[in-house]
Amino acid sequence: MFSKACEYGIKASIFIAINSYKGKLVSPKEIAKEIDSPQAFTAKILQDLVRHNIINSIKGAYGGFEIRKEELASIKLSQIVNAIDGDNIYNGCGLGLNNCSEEHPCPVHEKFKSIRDNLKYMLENTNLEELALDIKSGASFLKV
Amino acid sequence: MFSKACEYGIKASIFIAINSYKGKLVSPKEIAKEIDSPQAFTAKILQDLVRHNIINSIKGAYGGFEIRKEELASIKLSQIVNAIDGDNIYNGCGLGLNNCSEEHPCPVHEKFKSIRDNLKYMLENTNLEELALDIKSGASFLKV
DNA sequence: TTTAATTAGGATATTTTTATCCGATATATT
DNA sequence: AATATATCGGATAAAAATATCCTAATTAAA
Ligand code: FES
Ligand code: FES
Repeated sequence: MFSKACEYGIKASIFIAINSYKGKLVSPKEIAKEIDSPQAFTAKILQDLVRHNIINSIKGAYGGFEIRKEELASIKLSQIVNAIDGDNIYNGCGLGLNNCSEEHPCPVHEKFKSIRDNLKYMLENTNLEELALDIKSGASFLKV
Repeated sequence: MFSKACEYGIKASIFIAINSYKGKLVSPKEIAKEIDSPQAFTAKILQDLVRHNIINSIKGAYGGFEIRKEELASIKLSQIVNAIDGDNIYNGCGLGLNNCSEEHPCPVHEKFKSIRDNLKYMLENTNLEELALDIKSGASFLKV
């Protein structure tokens, strides 16, 4: 479904979100430990998310990654997925035709589109804050 | 969503299905042309589908691939997807946790499961015959 | 101003996926 | 039996995704 990079990116963002609540910066090392991902690879993904203005980095000593508190509720999963994997998963054809359209549908188009639209809707309407709160309360988990 | 191999496998199966209706065997060459895929790679995927008893091969001169007419309506998309990509797409965790479960859910579990279950239901309830008929009638397309 | 801590980013390595090539094997026809 | 035509299957190649390493740049604190 999502690439490894994207899975790490989502989980990392959630972990950063939790800590940003408390005003705490986190490092790639801490993040990789908490989400059970390769550290250097995770660091690359974090850079990517910074470039896409999804997370914020503070360079130098005592630096780290954060998400501005006021943005926590407005950052949607779709932004993270789009930044890392692009929009193919929720806009592209399920069988790889160049374009998904009603005019030139692939064999699964009719059956696939509602699923893909549900996914799109879910990604565009799920924000980091709600996901972070579930982790905080122990209702969900980032690893294992 | 699906791997390239799986996309080719689905499209190839549909094209074989259409021809098996008419009792015609098809070659990897014809298939690759009709579904716009690399021929040798497609041939490997066909072998795989044969091993999984989804399609049938007739070796030697005047041979080719077919699907037994009486099975056309009972072969489900899920069989093809499962043969090539495995069941992760419709059974695995969306964020890559080792297992998807209610007891140890990832942050997107609640929101993801209905989408994944819809996908699973769709794959398990869509058969090759109906997809082939749409191609035959010009209601859907295998390439471009 | 020096030092230590930390992100940025380029280079490289490894693994997986995608793709190609070729000889072996099977088989219907002649 | 010989021949032509296919699939089968192993070896290789190329591209993409995943992962690691090392140095540069930045910056807070001592
Ligand atoms: S054309 Fe394939 S999903 Fe729409
Ligand atoms: S645990 Fe992640 S989708 Fe169920």
